[in-house]
Amino acid sequence: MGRQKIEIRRIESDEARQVCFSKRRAGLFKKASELSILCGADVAAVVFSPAGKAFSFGHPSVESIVERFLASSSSSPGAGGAGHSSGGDHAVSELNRQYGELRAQLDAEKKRQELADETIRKERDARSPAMAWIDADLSAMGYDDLVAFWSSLVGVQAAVAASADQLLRDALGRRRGRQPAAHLVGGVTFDVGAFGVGLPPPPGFAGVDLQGFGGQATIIGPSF
Amino acid sequence: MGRQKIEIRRIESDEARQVCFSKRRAGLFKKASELSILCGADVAAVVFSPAGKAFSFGHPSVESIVERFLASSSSSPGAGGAGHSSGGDHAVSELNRQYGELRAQLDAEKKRQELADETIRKERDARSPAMAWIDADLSAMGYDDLVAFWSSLVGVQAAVAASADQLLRDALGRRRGRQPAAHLVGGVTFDVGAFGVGLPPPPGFAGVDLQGFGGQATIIGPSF
DNA sequence: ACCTATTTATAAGG
DNA sequence: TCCTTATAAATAGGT
Repeated sequence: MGRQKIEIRRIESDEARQVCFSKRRAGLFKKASELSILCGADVAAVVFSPAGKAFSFGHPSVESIVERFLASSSSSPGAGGAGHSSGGDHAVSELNRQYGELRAQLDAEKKRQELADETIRKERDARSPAMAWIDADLSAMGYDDLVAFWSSLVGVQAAVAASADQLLRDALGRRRGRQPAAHLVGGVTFDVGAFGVGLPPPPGFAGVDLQGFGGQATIIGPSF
Repeated sequence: MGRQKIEIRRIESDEARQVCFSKRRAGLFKKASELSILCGADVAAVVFSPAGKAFSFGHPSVESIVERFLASSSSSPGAGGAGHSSGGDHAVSELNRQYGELRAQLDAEKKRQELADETIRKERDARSPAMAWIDADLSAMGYDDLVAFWSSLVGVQAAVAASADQLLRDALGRRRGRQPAAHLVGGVTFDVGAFGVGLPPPPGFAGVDLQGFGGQATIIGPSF
């Protein structure tokens, strides 16, 4: 809950751990207090710092809660628990262990889920522009769209041509400082170098004013 | 922490109080758990519902914490709460209930996870051929790849040209049975009708034997 | 210890 | 009780 999300795992830095302990201990006690007041529940919370110092909150008092808890747990244990092991008990601690284990697993699953969702989201985004016109149904395109599509293809070809040409020249030994290599970037832009390969329009396009491509050619699809 | 700010005072509505109790009890235990994990602290929290039902969280166990607390309480600074009370018990069944709940949740998560993975897989597959060359790094392509790419572009342009031409002719009233409309399908194949638009190769491509396109033009990308 | 950008926890409402 | 949404709180990092 802060500038950056953190995993719920032991904080390695001694200092950070200490700071976090202080903050969260206060937060825990505040939550406990609010619960007791808002719902009229009896609540007790006891915390031992890593150094062994004890802190507690109790409503009406830790002792009274503990007493009641111990009395009722004699015939039927309490609920939830977390991971570790240590001093203790038996049947209940085992249940607690399993509970904590499950909780951990659940957290892990959720994390994986988040990653998966994130991946899907990104995948969708990446797919967006380029796929849009690759998947585009030409039969559904209007004339203007087709013209735009056409010109974008000219741009792509220019890039390919430039790249191939460069490759040829390099191969022939006449290397003249290879340009920053043409390639596609996020927004689907080609670096076509200095080439302005003007391809003649097909039959029906005679006279159409195609977008020109010289230095930077940005592909403009039908409708995105 | 919600739609509206609330005062920290006893909630009058029985139902609202019960709902709040459930939510905040869960929240408290989660906080306790995080504190224990993040800071390696030993934490215990015991809550008695207004009805007297007991709930608890303990790391490593409520008992061990209580024992330590009582033993050191003689000199440790216990923080106090306000005033309320209640009475009763119940427990193991609660733990079991929570356990089962968690397991159910875990199963649900796993199912969701599977769905997500499935989605990603499909997304990847769909993306495969077309995206492959759209995303292709021209600078990384070899000459042969570029040639293939070039020819595939010629095919695309042919399709676009055909489609546009058809549209023009239709618009001019000379409709002669619109062909099954050119469009891209899964495998990235164009139905270019009867057009064999041969675009002249760019500079460096003079003499290269480009793949011909007549009826069915299948786009062949660099390496998929 | 104090400051915020963010992440969480939740109050309401169905 | 569970889900969703709009907000209030808690708090991670930094100063």
